[in-house]
Amino acid sequence: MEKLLDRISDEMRNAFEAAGYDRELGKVTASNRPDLCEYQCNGAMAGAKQYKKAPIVIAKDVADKLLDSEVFEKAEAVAPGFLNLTLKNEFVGAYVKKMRAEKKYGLEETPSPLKIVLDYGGPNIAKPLHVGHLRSAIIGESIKRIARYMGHTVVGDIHLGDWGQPMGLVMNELKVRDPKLVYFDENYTGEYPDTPPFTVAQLEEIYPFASKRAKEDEAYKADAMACTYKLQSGQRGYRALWNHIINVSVADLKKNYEKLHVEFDLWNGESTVHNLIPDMVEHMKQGGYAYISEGALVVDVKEETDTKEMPPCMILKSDGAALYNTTDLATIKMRMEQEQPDKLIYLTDKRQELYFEQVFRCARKTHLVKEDTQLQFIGFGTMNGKDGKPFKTRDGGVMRLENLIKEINEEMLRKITENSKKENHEMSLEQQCETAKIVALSALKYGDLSNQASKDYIFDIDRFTSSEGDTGPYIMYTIVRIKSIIAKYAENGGDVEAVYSALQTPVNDSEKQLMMELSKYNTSIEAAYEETAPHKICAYIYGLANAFNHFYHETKILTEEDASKKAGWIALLILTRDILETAIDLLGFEAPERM
RNA sequence: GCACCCGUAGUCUAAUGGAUAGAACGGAGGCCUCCGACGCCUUUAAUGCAGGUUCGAUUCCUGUCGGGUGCACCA
Repeated sequence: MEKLLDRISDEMRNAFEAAGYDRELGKVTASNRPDLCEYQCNGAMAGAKQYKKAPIVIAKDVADKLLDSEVFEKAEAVAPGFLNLTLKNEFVGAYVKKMRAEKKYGLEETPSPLKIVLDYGGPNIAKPLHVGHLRSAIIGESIKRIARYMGHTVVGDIHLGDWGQPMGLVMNELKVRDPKLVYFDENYTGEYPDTPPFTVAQLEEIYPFASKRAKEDEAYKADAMACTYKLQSGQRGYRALWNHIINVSVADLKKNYEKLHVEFDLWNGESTVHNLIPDMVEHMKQGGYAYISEGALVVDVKEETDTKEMPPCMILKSDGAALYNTTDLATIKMRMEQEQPDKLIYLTDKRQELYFEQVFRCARKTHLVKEDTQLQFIGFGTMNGKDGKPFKTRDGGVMRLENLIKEINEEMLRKITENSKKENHEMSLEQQCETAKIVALSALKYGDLSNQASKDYIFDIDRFTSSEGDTGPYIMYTIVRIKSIIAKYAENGGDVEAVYSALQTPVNDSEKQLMMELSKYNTSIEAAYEETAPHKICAYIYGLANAFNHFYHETKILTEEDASKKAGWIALLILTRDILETAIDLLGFEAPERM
């Protein structure tokens, strides 16, 4: 379905042409001044030079051609040369009615669907998730959903940190604590036990402990490195133990990501590609790309146009060991072979931007990817506390994600309980808890996603859980309110299904405003995809929620005596609800029935 | 030291080169005999500084000040 803006731009272009000007000048944009008009066109000013005429003269010429327009109620030339546009009610009503009939409310899926691999999440095995992992999960999930909705095929890969030094540290500490474990007996040839010799809680305690000790104790560190080596070189017992670590840790990670409604298609990690590394390194040497510099194997990725420093991309450390770059490059190789993607997207902290630039250039130079494979890095900013510094717990430690979620759930429950007493929407305690979880997730995700991903933002639990202002709970409240009205309509014998076709020409201004917000749906979602900017969806639904609440206050819906008018409004409410719920699904959360 | 990113009301945040810079919170003041007041309405207040390009700059360029980040064997 043609976008509203394109439709009215067409109308405007025709008018420019009819008045004897270049039709390309007729581009219409949303109004910057809603108090003056609904849409605007600045083409007259852009064309002033070309036609050596005052902009206002051109604008007037064009406006004259629009007197009988079926689209514009009013097209007014205003100094210095703006065309202020007001749409016809019939036109807006018809557009919205057509949206209702379309599968995705008028959004066109992409004409050229891509296969995309999205790398996000990036947790480390044996380390608890902390707030640093939150943004990657939330933003990545949303980007994935938006791209899919646009018609692309997206494979989300969590890319676990499961192969490096931390593994050796954990295994070594397990060995120190219980050297008799069968995994460490190199002469053992039997089957290893099915049950792991530790719990998640123990695992999470062991890693920081071992990490700390390794920094103080050289011999201990050397033992840990030896463990890493034994694992990577394939010793049975170490592999078996490592499998336990992975299984226990992944089960726990899945549980936590589930709470966030974050779902990965692939649970690959660094370990998945370790056996691809030798061949890849050989390829880089054979191709003449890699050379030894200061003892390490590197590939130059500097380009002449660089204004910034671009250190070479390191492939192997001087001791011959693999590093982050190595596994990332090998992962690219694997993804190209297994998924044949058109595009690879990496979502990490923005501090890794230079690093990924190196990796991308290296991948291109060494032909790990095809010429036309797109490589995109999306860097997100830090989540800060109220003091503007990276988010910490009260005593200054790293906040575990689990605890953060617990805190926000509790705060939300407190607010809901309070309100349940005040209003007549009483719920059982169990219902309140369930609702609190749903609304808390919206608070958390909306609070994050409503900011531009690349910027740092302040995590403020009080603000995010408040239903006042531009927040998740406000959106939730609006949806719940709509649902409540629709339910009452049905209770009083209204046929909610039959009402779909009842959408009408708007009869008052706030109804028209609401419809115009609705009609921006396809444009907004598409822009959010093009710019990988979930915050644009937040801005859209916030505007829509506002338009609805405004409409609601001006219009007595259920007491309306004219049945067809009432049905038209209910149909409008249903469409608003559907669009809001579709949009929040793209952000990765959902609305409750009541709150 | 070099490079990159960011400076918008008291706070938080938006704006493909377009009008009087848009919201939110906070402050001030209104609206429930009426569909959910977790709402709505009114009001208050901002582009770090100095130049330049342009008919027109928060946006592009230069300089400057402030903040953040990065600069090969960590990930």
